[in-house]
Amino acid sequence: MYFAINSASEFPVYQQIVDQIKREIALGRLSCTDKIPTVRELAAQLIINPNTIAKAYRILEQQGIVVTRVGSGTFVSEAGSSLSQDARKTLVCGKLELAAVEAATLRISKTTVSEWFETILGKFMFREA
Amino acid sequence: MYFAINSASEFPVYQQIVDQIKREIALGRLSCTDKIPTVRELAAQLIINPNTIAKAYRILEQQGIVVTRVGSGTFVSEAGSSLSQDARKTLVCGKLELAAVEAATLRISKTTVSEWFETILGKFMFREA
Amino acid sequence: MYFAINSASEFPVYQQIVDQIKREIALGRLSCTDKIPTVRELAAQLIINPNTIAKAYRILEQQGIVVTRVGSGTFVSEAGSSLSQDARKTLVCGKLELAAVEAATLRISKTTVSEWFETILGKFMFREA
Amino acid sequence: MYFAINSASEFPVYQQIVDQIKREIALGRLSCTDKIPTVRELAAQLIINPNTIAKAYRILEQQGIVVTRVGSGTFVSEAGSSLSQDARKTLVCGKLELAAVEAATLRISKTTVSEWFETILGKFMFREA
DNA sequence: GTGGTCTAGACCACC
DNA sequence: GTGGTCTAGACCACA
Repeated sequence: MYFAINSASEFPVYQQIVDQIKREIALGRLSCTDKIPTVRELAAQLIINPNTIAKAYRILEQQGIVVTRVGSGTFVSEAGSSLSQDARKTLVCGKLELAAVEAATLRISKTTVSEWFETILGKFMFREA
Repeated sequence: MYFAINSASEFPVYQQIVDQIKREIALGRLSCTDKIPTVRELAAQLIINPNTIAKAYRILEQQGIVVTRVGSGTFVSEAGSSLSQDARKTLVCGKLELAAVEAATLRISKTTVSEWFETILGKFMFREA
Repeated sequence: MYFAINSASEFPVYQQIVDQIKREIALGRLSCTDKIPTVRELAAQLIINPNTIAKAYRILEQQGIVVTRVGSGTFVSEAGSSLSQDARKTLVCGKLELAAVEAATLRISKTTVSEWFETILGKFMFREA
Repeated sequence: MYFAINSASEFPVYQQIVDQIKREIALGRLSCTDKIPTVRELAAQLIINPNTIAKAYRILEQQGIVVTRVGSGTFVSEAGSSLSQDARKTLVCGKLELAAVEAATLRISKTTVSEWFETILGKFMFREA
């Protein structure tokens, strides 16, 4: 796994790690029960404070995306999210709305945005719960 | 116009104001050359420091979304963004990807996300540059 | 780096800071990835409120001239502007026109202005995008 | 004379009027001893508060660019600026520097800026003092 | 220790 | 009356 951390980004480093691990999973490059790097390994690789990595893993664990087994490491969780269908829709639609508003504000045509989104969806693996 | 500010949100107050004004415009509830509330009006209504409102308006102005005329107020701009086509695509696709990853992580089917997005797009007014 | 702030100037303090940092970069005295003084350092040195320095840095960041990394400081950016070619030409030609009108008004000969400008251009480092 | 006032500009209205009258003179569209519109006329034409026009004329008079003869109106002055050669150079070179720094910052090549400036200079009438 | 957010309040420029 | 500038100071997020 190669992560690209942009310390100049508007997003904090721990958030970028969370997003990129989620992305690896969505892309199918990380599967259920796969082991993800230890905090120390990733910290060494990215030349980042281990506390920052630990914070990212803690968030992923709270969201049910990974599980940590003391003594053996951190693994991609098999279980789906524990959130209700409504809560999920709110989360996803909130982000979709922000993207749509951004596109409308930048005067991009509806068909163009729609095409861009289909292309992006094609890159990820979607499996129903 | 009624804005809902959530001071416990993960997003700062000024960002919420920026997003909600962009949304009003994208929804067509605010049109070109319409006047938006004065800094002091909105500050009084939301019980927020005027500087915070002013910061939101400044950001909107820098993005070319509103224009301010000292002495008369702040108005929705007619002009489009001055960003290059590439910069726009990067901005929008970044947000679309985050939404797509979120959906995949939450195990929502591709067709469902796609439908949600089409519904959302239908709510907004898109006009090409 | 020594900045000269003139609080009696027609230009606001934060603008003077923005202009002087741009100038340092254009002169080649600040290079890509160089660290510029921290907000608190510069505030202490110039005896100015830190918020005023922060405002200047925020503007520089919005123009893509510096990047800030919370926790480590503010650095000169490597990336170029994201403005369209037209927007750039409008910005620069607007300033050139004002200078030309000023020269004509003050009855300075065209060749003199031209020579002055060439001398000034010689002081700065120009690198195409 | 037709002035284009942009009330959304970063420059105040009175400044725009000052600049545009200087520009008309530099373009040769207003000559020495020509009468410029009365405050009331211009205020009516631009739909602007007469005080704003009066402020612009006051500034032009202070700079020796127009003279007001009570009872007959305001006229383009024949006399040149009363400023010393050094003061003039400082004024003009300050503006040229700002334009050069802007160009360098926007990564425009030196030859391009130089060409733009020559084109602009060609539009104006320069007469030595 | 870095910058970011928000508040409170004074003063100013513009119209 | 409009927004803009600047100050002073508290508190927070990030690394």
